[in-house]
Amino acid sequence: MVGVRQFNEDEVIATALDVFWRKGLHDATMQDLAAATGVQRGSLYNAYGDKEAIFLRAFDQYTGQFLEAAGHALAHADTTTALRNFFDMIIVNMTDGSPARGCLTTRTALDAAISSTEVRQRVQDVLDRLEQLIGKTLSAGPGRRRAADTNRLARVFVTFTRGLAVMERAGYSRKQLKESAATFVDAVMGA
Amino acid sequence: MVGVRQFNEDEVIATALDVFWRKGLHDATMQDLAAATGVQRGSLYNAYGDKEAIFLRAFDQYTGQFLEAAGHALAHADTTTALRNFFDMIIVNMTDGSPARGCLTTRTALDAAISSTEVRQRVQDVLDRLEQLIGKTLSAGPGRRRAADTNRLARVFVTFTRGLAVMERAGYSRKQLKESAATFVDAVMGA
DNA sequence: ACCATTCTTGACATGATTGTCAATCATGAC
DNA sequence: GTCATGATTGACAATCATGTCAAGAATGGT
Repeated sequence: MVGVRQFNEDEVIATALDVFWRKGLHDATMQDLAAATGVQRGSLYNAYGDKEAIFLRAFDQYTGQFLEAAGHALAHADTTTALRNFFDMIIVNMTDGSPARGCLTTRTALDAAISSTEVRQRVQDVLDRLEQLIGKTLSAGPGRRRAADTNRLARVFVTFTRGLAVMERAGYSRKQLKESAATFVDAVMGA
Repeated sequence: MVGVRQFNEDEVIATALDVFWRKGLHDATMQDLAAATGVQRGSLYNAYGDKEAIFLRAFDQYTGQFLEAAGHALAHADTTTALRNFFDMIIVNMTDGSPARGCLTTRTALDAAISSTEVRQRVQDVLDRLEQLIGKTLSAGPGRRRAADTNRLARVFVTFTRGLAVMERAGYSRKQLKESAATFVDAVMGA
């Protein structure tokens, strides 16, 4: 190598993720990314092409972390406990920081200005994979459910997590979100 | 009156609502509003002050329609039927148009760039009132629930409607959303 | 008819953001 | 040490959006 990149790519992407998480793909500017990473705008363009390319990398990092944490939380023998762990995890995830950063996936899904197929695809991928994780947990439980019913129920759980993300944005506190999640789990799994 | 306004305010607000619904508060520009309404940008500024003022009027019109439709759908003797009607209504509401417009309340809640207290307050108001409507329906049913439990459950329903709105944005079809809603109602109310 | 009032219109100033580019700089290979 | 390579930098052009304003137009009251 001759012309050597002056910055650590992983660090830059991690920092970019933080910026995107706080501001969203649309509202985060290259200026913001440059300021946060300490890398000049021009260098970012040179290294990645455009903002969306940076976002895709950051988002991949995010979903990797998120799905791993989800899998971890769901890894409990008792299905109901697993689900409670899971909801605890995602609620902490979205109410963390000050001000809270919310859920990046949900924010991205709602960003109307994003027509990019790539981005949309990634959002669908996360939701899909999350549905599969939850489905696995549900079917591992005391099973008197048909496979199709399990799948449908898994999607209901995913949908509810999205609802929590919106409620967080609307101003509900971590405590309120946890209460709703608990009520939901009890109602669905049978209190 | 001497200098007479050249446009019908109700029509302008209705058209503005359509624009905001399709593009969101942030992405809809005064240019868009001017083009859609046929009223010059300058006239809009003169009449309303700024974009947010127009949005607030349009949003009030929207929530009025929405809550009325919700109340109507929920007005059924059988609680489960009422809830199914309600979900049918909101799903049609958010998947209507081509491309579908989604849920304006949810989009607005997620719009990070909006720090305006006024707008945030309206979003909370809609969700609050919706929660009350659903709470009334739940408590009207065969009641062996404590009031606190009813309130909690009503919020779970509201949260789920928000989840549906996100799923719609993520690309799920009307049919898929209806299936999820049906599964949800069955699971919570006891299939 | 006249006039005061208010709306309308197009132009303007401003600021933000994107993306490009040529000049410069640093470095590792030889 | 020289040099080719590729990163860095700051400037630049092009859009796009907001909000303001002065001049012009239309109208109802007198």
